[in-house]
Amino acid sequence: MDISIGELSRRAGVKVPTIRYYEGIGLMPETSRTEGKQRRYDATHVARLNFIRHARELGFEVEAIRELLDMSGQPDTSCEEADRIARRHLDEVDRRIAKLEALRGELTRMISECGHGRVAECRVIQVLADHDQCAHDRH
Amino acid sequence: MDISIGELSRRAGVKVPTIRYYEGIGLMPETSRTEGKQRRYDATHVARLNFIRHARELGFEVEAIRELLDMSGQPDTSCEEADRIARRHLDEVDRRIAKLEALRGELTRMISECGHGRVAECRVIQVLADHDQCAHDRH
DNA sequence: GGTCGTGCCTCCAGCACCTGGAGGTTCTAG
DNA sequence: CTAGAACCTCCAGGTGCTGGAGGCACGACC
Repeated sequence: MDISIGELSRRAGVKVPTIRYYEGIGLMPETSRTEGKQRRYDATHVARLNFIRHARELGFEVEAIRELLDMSGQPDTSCEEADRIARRHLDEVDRRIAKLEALRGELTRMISECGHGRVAECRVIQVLADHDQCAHDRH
Repeated sequence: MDISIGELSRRAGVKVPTIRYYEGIGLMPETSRTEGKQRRYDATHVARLNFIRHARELGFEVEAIRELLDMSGQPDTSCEEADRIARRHLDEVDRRIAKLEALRGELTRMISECGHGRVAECRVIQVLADHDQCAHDRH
């Protein structure tokens, strides 16, 4: 195969500047070029970029993806590390969900208590303004 | 009152460089200075910064906070706009939660199916590598 | 083989929201 | 008066891209 960066972009669903950015940070390898300096890719690059895209969609950080890619290149080693990375990330996702649920609760309450009158009585504004105690208590 | 930036930082729970940053982007006003050019604040600044911090904790974007601050300065106008901003943000939070829940499902499945053997059979790596079809189907 | 249009190249600036360091000045307690 | 903490400005960096400017390459068609 002999794929241009635009074609790779289409096949993997990743924008062209993003591919170049991934090359810059070492997630994608520097690849062979045409005489006119244009990048040429093959099927292995499509697979790698798909791997990266999917990991990003799952919210893995670039550092974690780097490690996962290294691992997938060593199929005979233990996958303990991959498991650890995934669990760590799951914990992080759980934390984010918990935090957002709490926000959602507060926002919902704020909105439902808003009497739709003047700003002076607006619950939304009040909650934001009056949080001195709460915030200090929790720290 | 006659508060230094460090004292303001402690009272509002916002780091000193962040306060200066907020001044730079216009969330906090430029304030009076001592002869030696050091910033001096009063109770209204503490309240304003608390408002900002709490709004940030609730995930409001800086632009939204700017609007909310403007509103809280006009207590006799309708709070319709505040309500709208809060609802818009709630929708956004709902979207983020939904997305994270989906991720959580996929991550949990991935981890539970991992046989803890070699990378070659690792479900975590496989899921990331084999998503060509899925991804293309959805587009 | 010339030309046209699209796609590619590099470089750099910007987004959101801070964070921290360097190098220098000011405040304040003892 | 002096020591040291806290302040000042300016600027670079971090995360993960994104897009524009200005210029060259590719390939299809005539």
